[in-house]
Amino acid sequence: MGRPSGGNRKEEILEAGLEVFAKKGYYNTTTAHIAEKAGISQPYVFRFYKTKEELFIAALDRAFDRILDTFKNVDASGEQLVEKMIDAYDKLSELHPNEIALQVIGISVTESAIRNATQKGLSNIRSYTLERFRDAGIENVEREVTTFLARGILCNISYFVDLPELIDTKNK
Amino acid sequence: MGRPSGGNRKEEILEAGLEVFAKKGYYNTTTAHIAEKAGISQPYVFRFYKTKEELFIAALDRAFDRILDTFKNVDASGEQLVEKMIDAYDKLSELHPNEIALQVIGISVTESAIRNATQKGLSNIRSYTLERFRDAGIENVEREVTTFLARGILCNISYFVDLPELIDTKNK
DNA sequence: CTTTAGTTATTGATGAATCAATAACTAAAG
DNA sequence: CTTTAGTTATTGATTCATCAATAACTAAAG
Repeated sequence: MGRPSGGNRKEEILEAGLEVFAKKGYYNTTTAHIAEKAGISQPYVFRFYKTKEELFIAALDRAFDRILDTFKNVDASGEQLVEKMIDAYDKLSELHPNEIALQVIGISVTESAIRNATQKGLSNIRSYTLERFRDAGIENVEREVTTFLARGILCNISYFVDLPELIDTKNK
Repeated sequence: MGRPSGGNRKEEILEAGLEVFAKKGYYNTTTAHIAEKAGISQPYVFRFYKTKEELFIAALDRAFDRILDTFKNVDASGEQLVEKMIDAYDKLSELHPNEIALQVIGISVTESAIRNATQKGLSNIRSYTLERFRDAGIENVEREVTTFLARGILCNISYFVDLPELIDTKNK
């Protein structure tokens, strides 16, 4: 046919991929599923992303980038920092649940390029958090950062596997 | 051909499955890989486990059962409980790393029977931990249990994605 | 304006590979 | 011979990825 597009096809595909990957996981998502969600044909996906893997990594990068940006936009110091960061993450999770799911999925994908992206993403988040906690003068930084990240990831998992009992109730 | 076995084939297959699944993940593991590891032919696997999924669930159940057993064998009260439980888990992780990996893998497998097994496994661990913490008279139980589980899972992830920097160094 | 040449957007068809699962068979033990 | 333990051969389904064809648009030429 012709050119019904108009918008940014590449972006549309990324968005579609994000949705489908988040729901079905990496391996159970076919390029046909993504194409369908994006309203295009399956082979056309490959005009924009050389491989399914490349598309997944693009989506995963977006997820990690947004977390980092969210933390960077937290403007608080000292005592309030941790609380504000948790609030920011909670808001992000509500606004972009698919990106949260993608993080969880990335962890157990064994393809090496994806593994690398996951390592880099997690590593960056830890580094940045450590820096902020340190600057805020928090005691016992390393341990506090680990606990902070651990609780965050457990939240993601609790959401992804649909097991809300996994986290304590009065945690907003 | 004949009957080279002698031992418990079903158990051997489970063990082989545990190893291969832990290393390659659920979807990248083929029944041929498992068969090879177990030293038998690919179709023979199906004599003992109706489906690949059934075999994975058997392996996953074993992993969760062992964690629960490990915690049940922790004999400590009050102040020492948490410390002892962490020690026990550390030991378990060293002794059965494949089972730790399997836990992580189970989380992002979307097949519903596997999802159910994962939910049940995590849920049981939380319930039991909660009970123990409560009996030990720990303050703010819910929150402490969440943190305990969160840190444990982050350890698993850190091991599985090979990113040791993810956890604080002087932990163990 | 209106051809015409060229480009961009998109699809249908399909190849090659992989895999779980089944069926049919064989050989040893008792 | 018949049960047990195991194999080889095979299949049907799926899926990523390629490619040739085509529809729709743009811009230059007359």
